[in-house]
Amino acid sequence: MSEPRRIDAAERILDTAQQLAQTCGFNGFSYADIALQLGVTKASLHYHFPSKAELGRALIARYRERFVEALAAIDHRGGKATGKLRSYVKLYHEVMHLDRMCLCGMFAAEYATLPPAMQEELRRFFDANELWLSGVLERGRSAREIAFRDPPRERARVLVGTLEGAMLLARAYGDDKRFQCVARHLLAELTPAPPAPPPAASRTAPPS
Amino acid sequence: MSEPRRIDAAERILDTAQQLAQTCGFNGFSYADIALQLGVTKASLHYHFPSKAELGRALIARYRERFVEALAAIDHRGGKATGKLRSYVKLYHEVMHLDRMCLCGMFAAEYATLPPAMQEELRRFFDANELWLSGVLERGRSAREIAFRDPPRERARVLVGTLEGAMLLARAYGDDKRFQCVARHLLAELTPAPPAPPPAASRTAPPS
DNA sequence: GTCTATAGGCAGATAGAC
DNA sequence: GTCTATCTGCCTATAGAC
Repeated sequence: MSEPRRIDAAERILDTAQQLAQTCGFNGFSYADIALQLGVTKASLHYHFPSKAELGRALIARYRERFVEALAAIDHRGGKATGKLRSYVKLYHEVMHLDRMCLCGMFAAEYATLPPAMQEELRRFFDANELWLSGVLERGRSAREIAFRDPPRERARVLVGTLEGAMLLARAYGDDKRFQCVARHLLAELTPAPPAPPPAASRTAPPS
Repeated sequence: MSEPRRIDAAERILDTAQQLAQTCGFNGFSYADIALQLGVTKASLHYHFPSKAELGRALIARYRERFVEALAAIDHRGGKATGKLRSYVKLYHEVMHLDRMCLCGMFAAEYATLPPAMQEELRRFFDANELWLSGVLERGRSAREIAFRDPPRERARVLVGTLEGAMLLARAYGDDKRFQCVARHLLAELTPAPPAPPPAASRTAPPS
């Protein structure tokens, strides 16, 4: 009762700004756009977020926090590395299914024009992603659930980069399949032989 | 002599606009930025490109034409599919090495805010890329120079998406290695066993 | 073709009433 | 906290002299 988790004004502003940013980019929307969509004035937005730079920083911070929470939830559910990676890909797919780009992928494109505070926050997002993925990959390989040769950190970067790129193009073509096709390929790559057990691993056989 | 291929004003404008667009995005630069860099006035830019939409369209068109020419040059040099793919990746790497994003990858992020003429031109760029890659992949597989299971068209999309995404992140981190690491992985994937000739193609053997 | 000058609009941001 | 009113500056674009 005392904290009814009511959606306060700042949250509603962030919601609208995020949707606009994911669609149009940080340089592609204005306070006027948010105000119009919320039915308030530009001045009231400045009360909550004095500058657009501060609004942008808050956008990334919240996005990252929510993402990290989602990753913790995946861990909490347990299961194999393959399942976790599938869940990870699903996070991206859900975003894209709303005809949006990943907020941070979008901002990465505009990186050079962003205020320094936003640039730092942005890197924190990708760092968190890589860290989580590295862990899943490494433990999954140890448990023989997945297979790959390169260092987990590098492979994590391949995954993030590939998913962001796939979203970028899928959205431009308005075609979910372009994303799914890449995502499927990415997961299949890590599980060399799902039905038939041993393909033909002669000298690359892992130590028993 | 009659056509000394002098760099006319329109070309110089496009050069500057392209560099700005690849760094800041279409919504991230203005006529004033171009004018300042070239030492001319904004008004003179409008003589060559009446509207920014027309400038943007011309930017993509020229970028695509040059890219297609580069692909034709790769074909003309001949060689194996692996070499052609390496050359293709090199085209991306050269762009990134100038601390720029691929013009069309950048515009893909801003897709929703672009004038229709630019959206169409943009898709033509990616279509041309996919078409060329599909051909190289298909012929390379027939010649046993590379190996992959999915349809060539799909694999072409994986390549384009992955390279664009890798550029996006590498540029945000100002780190070439992030791109190279993904690129290396992408090529290695297509050549499963470089030293040992036949991996173990039993039932997936192509007709002789 | 390039210039000066300027139009008309929208951007982010602030002051002060309620 | 939200409003009206306003400021300043930059944006794309145009008119017309040279």
